[in-house]
Amino acid sequence: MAARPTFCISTAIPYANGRPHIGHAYERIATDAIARFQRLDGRDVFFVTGMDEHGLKMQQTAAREGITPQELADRTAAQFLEMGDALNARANHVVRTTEPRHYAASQAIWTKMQERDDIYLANYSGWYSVREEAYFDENELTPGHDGAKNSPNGTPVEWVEEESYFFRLSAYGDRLLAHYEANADFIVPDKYRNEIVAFVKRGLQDLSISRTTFNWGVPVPGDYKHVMYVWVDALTNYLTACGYPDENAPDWRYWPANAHVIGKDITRFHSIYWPAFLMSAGLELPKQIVVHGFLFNRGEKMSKSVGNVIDPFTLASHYGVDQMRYFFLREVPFGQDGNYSHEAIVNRVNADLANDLGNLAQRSLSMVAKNCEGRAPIPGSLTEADKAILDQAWALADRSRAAMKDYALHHALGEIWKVVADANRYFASEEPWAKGKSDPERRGTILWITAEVLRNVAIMAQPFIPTAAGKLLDLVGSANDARDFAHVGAAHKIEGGLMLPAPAPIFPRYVEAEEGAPTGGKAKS
RNA sequence: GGGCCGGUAGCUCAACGGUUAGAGCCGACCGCUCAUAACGGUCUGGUUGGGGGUUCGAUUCCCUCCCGGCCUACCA
Repeated sequence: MAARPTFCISTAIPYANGRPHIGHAYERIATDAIARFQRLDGRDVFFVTGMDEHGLKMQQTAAREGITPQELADRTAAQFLEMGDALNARANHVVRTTEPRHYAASQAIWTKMQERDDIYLANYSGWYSVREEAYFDENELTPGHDGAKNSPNGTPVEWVEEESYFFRLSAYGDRLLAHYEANADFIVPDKYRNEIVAFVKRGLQDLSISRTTFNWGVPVPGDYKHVMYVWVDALTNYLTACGYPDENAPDWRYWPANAHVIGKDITRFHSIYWPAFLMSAGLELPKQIVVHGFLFNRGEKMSKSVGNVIDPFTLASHYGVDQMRYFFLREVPFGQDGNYSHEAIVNRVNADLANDLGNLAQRSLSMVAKNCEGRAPIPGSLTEADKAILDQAWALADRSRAAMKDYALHHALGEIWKVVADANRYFASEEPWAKGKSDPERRGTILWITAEVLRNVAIMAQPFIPTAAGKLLDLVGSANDARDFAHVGAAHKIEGGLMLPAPAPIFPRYVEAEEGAPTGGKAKS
């Protein structure tokens, strides 16, 4: 069996402390779309996600709820699994950091780094705010009552000393900079690369990577009073997924990952710590860190106090899964922050999906059903206009690839919908409905061309709106094994005479309901 | 405070320093009737956040201020 090129892609692993929110959903949808795109483009795709289930906060939250940390982790993991299904964005592989195999992987990379003499034991000390659970630099502190010191946010701090293992991050600055230099697209988009380069150039401090103050974590090999502190544990999930430390594992061929898709807040951990750990352990680095922005509800960061927290499950069921996927991937330029609101979703979904694409399919295919005995017409000779729209549709694979190369998902969708818009113009100006008596053959040609354009559009839309695109492919008679990007183009055009199923609407129009607006907008009655 | 990024039409975004700053959506009008009241066409809409500067010419480069976001060593 000829080996297809592999493509390994991951989401960040959500902290198992809380329910899935819109940000998790967005990241999962985007990553799923990229994974599907690559799969349809012929790659052997490994789509990894996971759960970060360790740490003090897990212990605290569990204690507050009267359950064990493991029970909390199980509950949250089930919710995220459900989210994957609800978004039609299920990963191939889920790594939970409480799994024994993940302990093995984390301890293995730790040991490798230790053998490299990059880990040492020392005292971690500093000004610690119990309330904020964070350390602060001396020069950040502000004076408090009675000569005490406060954090920049005004909470009291105390001097704490704790034995901790450290990673020699300070030794990796030059090598990291050299890597960024040699791999210009290691961090995309560029603005995040700039940020990271500037940060590294200022000099790196060694990193505290263990704790003795709690025990809900991966034990440090050979010193079990320490547990690993966040990042060694969490980042290593990507290796665990590929079978590490067993480099003969079947999935090890997927490493190094092609893309770690992450939110902009954790860029540093993925583009500084993680490569440094991997260099230290003698492992290959991921090809790219792909950074996306944040989502805002009506311009406001979602927060419990503002009361604009939207449950992704609600969004998906209210607007539809494909509709939700389409909105976020089209409306938000990938890599930038984005906004969502009830009105924006309804506008976008009705205009692009129901009206432009859905209605084009419906009007053209129902003409085929009524006038052509339900068979794909046999095209006659082609006019310049015919050729122009066909060429556009057939070029979609290349154009989309170009956009996706830079993870510009919104541009890929823009290219596809540009063809949809032109197809509507084509259809309107050719007036097939007026040709019934005068020139039925010409009518057939127009309808065939429209169907063929729809076929290509649907193939390319699959990564983004998989269910609806699949339905559309059904309607244009596309065989199940003829739906990958290799089938975009003239070589696989619809055969004249092919029996087509009865057309049915693909996208319902969103009609305002009384209760409407789960995103906090006002429903019009 | 420091670092990075953003601010362009009501909304979401474009615009190697170079004609009159563009596109989609929304809105108004016209056309069409195959279609999910959908589609097509025309039009309205701008002190490019403010103020300085460089230049023959600035949305673009520089300075400064204002606003917003992320990071500043555990929330996408």
